[in-house]
Amino acid sequence: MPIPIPILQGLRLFNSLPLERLAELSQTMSERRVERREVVVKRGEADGGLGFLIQGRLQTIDFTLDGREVGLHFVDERDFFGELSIIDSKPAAEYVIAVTSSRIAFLDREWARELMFSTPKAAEAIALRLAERLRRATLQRAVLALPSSFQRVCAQLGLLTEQGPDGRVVIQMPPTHQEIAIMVNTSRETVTRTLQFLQGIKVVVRVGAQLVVEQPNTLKDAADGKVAPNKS
Amino acid sequence: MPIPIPILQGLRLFNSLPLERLAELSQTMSERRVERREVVVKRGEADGGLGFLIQGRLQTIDFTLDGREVGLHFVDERDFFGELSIIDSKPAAEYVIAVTSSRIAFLDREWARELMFSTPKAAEAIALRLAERLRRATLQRAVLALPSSFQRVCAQLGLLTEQGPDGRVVIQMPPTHQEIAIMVNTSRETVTRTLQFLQGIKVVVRVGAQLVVEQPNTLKDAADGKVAPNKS
DNA sequence: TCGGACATGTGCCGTGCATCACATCCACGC
DNA sequence: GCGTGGATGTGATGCACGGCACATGTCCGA
Repeated sequence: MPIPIPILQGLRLFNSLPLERLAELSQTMSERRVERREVVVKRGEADGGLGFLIQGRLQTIDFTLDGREVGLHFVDERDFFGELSIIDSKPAAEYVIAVTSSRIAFLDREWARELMFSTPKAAEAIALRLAERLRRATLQRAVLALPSSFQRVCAQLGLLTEQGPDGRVVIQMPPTHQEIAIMVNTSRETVTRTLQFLQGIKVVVRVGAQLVVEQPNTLKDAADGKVAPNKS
Repeated sequence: MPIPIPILQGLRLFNSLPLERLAELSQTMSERRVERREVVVKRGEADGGLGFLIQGRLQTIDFTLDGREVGLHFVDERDFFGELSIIDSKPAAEYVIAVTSSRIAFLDREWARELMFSTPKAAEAIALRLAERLRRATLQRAVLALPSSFQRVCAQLGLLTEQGPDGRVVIQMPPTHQEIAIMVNTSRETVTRTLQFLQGIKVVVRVGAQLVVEQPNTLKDAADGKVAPNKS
């Protein structure tokens, strides 16, 4: 069954399209529901379409030669994924898995190509999007270069924060320790210990389902190595 | 002084442009020579143009919060750099430095934007290029996740290889140990020791200015942890 | 209300490798 | 030739943290 048009309108890539175009596209798409941990896209898969996350949260991951899991980035609601294969017609470079049960939709590659490259405006939007991902990748790379695991975890937390409207610095839907661990090349245990320390000195505080960063500056100092857990 | 048109024709981005267009662009560009270690683009710099490497070799690098150098990627001859700022009009995300003395040229941002987005074909080429960089970044990320420094160095060597026409697997213009070290988050000494080991068992051999990989499969096994330097 | 699966917390142990400190070695200019 | 700066090679040392083992906590569905 087609995706309701109001839902399509909420998605990044569609919000400036004329209504009749949406109606057309809506007919070709259908919704799929996935459970937590379910694999949405496998690496190496060819001719998958362009994916849209209607609700929930996904994570792209990869594996090293020796089977270690690597966290790449999160796909948040209303965002799309799988652009790379559409653009260069090569197999998927990453796995996409669901971190919460999610609702997703796919658009055929031909339709997607047309959508992305038929107008200069759309093409520019796509380029913008890719540029943003590259910039994030660079930031992430700098985090990985930090010498101690403790610093990397702190820096990663910094990247995950969002500025709330009330000025509070917050991490919505905090990832599990394991999920953080694979993003910063460390062990789950070290993440646990680091968070333990940060909560001990009230730099971060759990409030229900979200993690509030009470002292963003101290967090930055910790990432910089200026604050470290003394043996005490 | 303008860049000679034959040189422009050799550059990736220009090789399909009509002659009169090249002539036009040629007038707006001029060459600059840089020495080894010279900084070509600083991070944070706004409104730099689109750069082209006519001859030599560049490397993009970044620094962590605590001042550690991070190797991002190499720019090889005939390639361009600095696209990101052109696309999203944000300051440069990385430093670009010369690893050998090089000849480069810049194209104004307005001209570059027009070049990149005036035709759907060009826009698609740009998207392709960005996609390629993202894929490389993902590969690089997987290398960084390998547990031991030794494995990371081997894996990085694998990424640096090119297939010669005679079937030999070769690394042209091998980077210095230091340059490799900052790409794989390790110390220069560890790179030295790893190469020492690999040369000892004849997996790689220095031949003049290039590094020949005699046993690509063994190198892969080493990256995978299946071959390691025993204490002996 | 209970149980089971998964997330989190914590101690301990061994070691890989960053770091320091030097000793060559090489390329290049003069 | 000779000198200088950078690249490379190598040993010794200390400690951070990955890995294991296990305890506790928490969420959710039946």
